[in-house]
Amino acid sequence: MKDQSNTICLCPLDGVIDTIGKKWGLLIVNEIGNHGRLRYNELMSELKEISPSTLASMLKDLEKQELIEKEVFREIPPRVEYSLSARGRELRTAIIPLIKWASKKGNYSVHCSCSLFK
Amino acid sequence: MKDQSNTICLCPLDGVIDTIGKKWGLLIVNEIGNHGRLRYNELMSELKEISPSTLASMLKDLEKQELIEKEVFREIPPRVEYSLSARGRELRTAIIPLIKWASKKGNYSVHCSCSLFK
DNA sequence: CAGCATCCTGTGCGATACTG
DNA sequence: CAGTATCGCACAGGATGCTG
Repeated sequence: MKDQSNTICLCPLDGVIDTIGKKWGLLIVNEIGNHGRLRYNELMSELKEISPSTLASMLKDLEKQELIEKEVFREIPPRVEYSLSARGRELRTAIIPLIKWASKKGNYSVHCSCSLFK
Repeated sequence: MKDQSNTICLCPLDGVIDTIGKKWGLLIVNEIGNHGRLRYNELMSELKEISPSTLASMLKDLEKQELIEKEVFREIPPRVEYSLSARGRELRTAIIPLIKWASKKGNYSVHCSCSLFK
């Protein structure tokens, strides 16, 4: 027990912060996690207000970060399904403390009915 | 045990995400937390590469979010000290899982010697 | 010392139209 | 269906100089 718990280093976040800190980063990861497996247009519907170009570039980012996995079915019409990688699933659980912390500020259970607030 | 742990809602992050998702948000909160109490120019030195205008606006943001507290000593030359609020301290612990998760990707202990990697 | 005022640049992100 | 191409805006954030 030397200096531990006094000092926290954020350098591990380098790189990932550029992805998960973006407006849609965590939203997409979480949405895929909630459904297990989602197609492009399903994401477009779930994440209302996102533009196709934004979604496409985010999906590329997340795939490069190895947070999601992309499976292409060579069919007509084409089908592409996205799912979380093991690492993506870990991320999803790693942010739960953060969400719980955030939910303590306002009373979000009022307009949010997810299981965290029961 | 109904739908819990299947669905995660990110809406609590609304608002805070705009602050902590910014490039310097968590960095500043964490730096103040590491030192307990810091002055403006001390932050300028610790956070190398940050510009005065950016730091100033971030500090205002964080103060408005009630994550940090500002204490002004009416002296000459003026002295201003920043410290974490209770909520800010909670945030700092809430992101530890996230950092641990991130540190599993690359081997950051190589160029980072903080206590998390011992 | 602790900022604020100003200018400037990069880019995240949206809107729309088009393609394999 | 699953994207790409193009345009455009808003804003984060850097650089510099000035002030109480």
